[in-house]
Amino acid sequence: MERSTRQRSAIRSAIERAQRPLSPLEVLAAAQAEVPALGLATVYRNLKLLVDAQEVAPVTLPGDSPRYEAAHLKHHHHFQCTACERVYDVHQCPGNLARMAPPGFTVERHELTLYGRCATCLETA
Amino acid sequence: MERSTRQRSAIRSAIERAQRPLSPLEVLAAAQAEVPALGLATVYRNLKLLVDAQEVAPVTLPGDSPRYEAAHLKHHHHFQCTACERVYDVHQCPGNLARMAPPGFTVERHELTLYGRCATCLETA
DNA sequence: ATAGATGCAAAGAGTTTGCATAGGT
DNA sequence: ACCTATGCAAACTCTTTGCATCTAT
Repeated sequence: MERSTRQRSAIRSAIERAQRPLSPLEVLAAAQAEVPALGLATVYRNLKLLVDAQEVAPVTLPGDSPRYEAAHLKHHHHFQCTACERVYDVHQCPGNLARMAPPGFTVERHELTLYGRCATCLETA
Repeated sequence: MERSTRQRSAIRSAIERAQRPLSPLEVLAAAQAEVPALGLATVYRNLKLLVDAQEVAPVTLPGDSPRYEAAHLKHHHHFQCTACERVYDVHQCPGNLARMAPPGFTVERHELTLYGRCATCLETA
């Protein structure tokens, strides 16, 4: 990642602006507002570079392909709407999960995903 | 799912026998011991039917495609060892997670995965 | 001028579907 | 005999890669 290109800036700022993790296609759509000719392969290549550079963090939800968000956010979890499939950040954390592990195990980190309906989908229904 | 076929029995019993969740390819390999000509498409079709019939439950770990296990196990979570990658069941649950969702959202279910070192790997180290 | 970055299209990997046929009832 | 379930292959989706071209340095 040696050069500063219009495409890379557009991808970076699309992720920065988003209030939630974006899928590669969502990144493409958002960044094309700035660079219409942007290709999906470029999005994938830059996501990989930005993750390696720790500017962007991959969000891996159970059974779903990765989404991407800014890496500077502190510890949080995710909520996925079962209707529209969008993913939202959840800033609370149940904490103290270490004691849930079987005896003799140590817990380093955890992932929690809530599933349900988001406010938008509940209003529409 | 109206008929009882050799293929379906082989798939069902492969999952019943396994001590861990199996990927579609692992199901295929295990069931081909019984029905060598079994095709992967039949595995996918039957996994879908068995999940719908609640005989089999999909196990979705973050960043991994679904695996399948017998459905008779009750609500539980998973612990994945970061050293040996094995997955263990965790029978406790933090509960009361609904209040973590943003206002106006409803929570239907949740998935929790703990990551750390299992007792076996800690002893070896 | 050089070589990294891009866009397109083709190639892979995993999953689903169309269709003719086998086989459970 | 009927019609579900199967096997094969093609189609589909998502992601990666090859290659010619563009462009930041």
